[in-house]
Amino acid sequence: MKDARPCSIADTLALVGEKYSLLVLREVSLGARRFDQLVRNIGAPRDVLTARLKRLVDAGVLEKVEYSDRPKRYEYRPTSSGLELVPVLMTLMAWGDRHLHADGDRPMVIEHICGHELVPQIVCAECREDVHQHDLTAHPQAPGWTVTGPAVA
Amino acid sequence: MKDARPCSIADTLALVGEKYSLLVLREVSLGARRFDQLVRNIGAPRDVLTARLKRLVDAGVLEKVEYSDRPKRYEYRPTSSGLELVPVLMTLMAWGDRHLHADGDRPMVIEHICGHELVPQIVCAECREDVHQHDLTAHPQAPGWTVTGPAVA
DNA sequence: TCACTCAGTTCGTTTTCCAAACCCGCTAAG
DNA sequence: CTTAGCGGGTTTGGAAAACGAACTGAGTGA
Repeated sequence: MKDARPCSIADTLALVGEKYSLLVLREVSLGARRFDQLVRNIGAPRDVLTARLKRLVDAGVLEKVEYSDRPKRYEYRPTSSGLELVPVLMTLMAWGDRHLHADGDRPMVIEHICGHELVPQIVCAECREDVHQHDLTAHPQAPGWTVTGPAVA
Repeated sequence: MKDARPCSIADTLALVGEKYSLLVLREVSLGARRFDQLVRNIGAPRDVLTARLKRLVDAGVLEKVEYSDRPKRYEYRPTSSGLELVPVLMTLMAWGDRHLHADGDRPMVIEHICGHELVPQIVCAECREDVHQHDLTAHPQAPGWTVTGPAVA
């Protein structure tokens, strides 16, 4: 990881790319916010989960909220920046549904308020057209980026 | 990870969620496809990279293509299913740009064919409306899912 | 012959992960 | 008052993964 290219993808993954971190986000987004629930639903070792939660709280992606003193008890909630990671979860889920559950046995379906099952689609916020890889051009802004081949895709 | 909930997010992460895997996909999508380029641009240990490449090839996300016999040399290219992970990279990048480079010093800018900088936005493929967390409802299809709190978000 | 490239492999060490056991403050039951 | 249980962790000791540096091996070019 040293000497790597400067990159927001790498930076984001350095924060939430460790094992279990995004699953923690899945759980807290779905409403499971207590330590023992997280352990059960994710299946992570308790000490590892402790480390991940601390990191996510330090990064401002989660907040630790006391829901009872005597005994002191805490739960973890997504902050607004944490909720902004939900699109990452949706695109990961869509890919898994398409390529790992092609038989249609999807473990979970998300319904959009419009009444349809959510199939997340990425569009350009400006022109609202669907984004296809070959419509993209990469413009490095920092040194270390000598793009060799074609643009994105 | 044992006893965890069935979930396409977890399944996808099991495949491409290890350290460096998504960065490999970034590189091959941008055109850096040779082993030494990947080592340099990603900054990964060579043996780890070897393992990741093997896993991604086995999963059908990359393909290993001979670009020279004598000496035998290979490069790695994204398959169509690999390219379908680009939206994941875009959403990760957008989050990092927003939250980790709020000062505007983005390491890289992607230009959409419409002429604007790409700001990826997720919409419902059906109704084309922007997706907001509170417009989503989770419908577990498999056992192991007793959603406790509110829907997604 | 010597130096160099590329695509890995091997080595010995450090880090991280893991499951199970334990701890602590507290409540509720017997 | 003793014991059982819950929630939210910490501790422990061993197994696995990551790490950087060195090395290999086929081939090129000077």
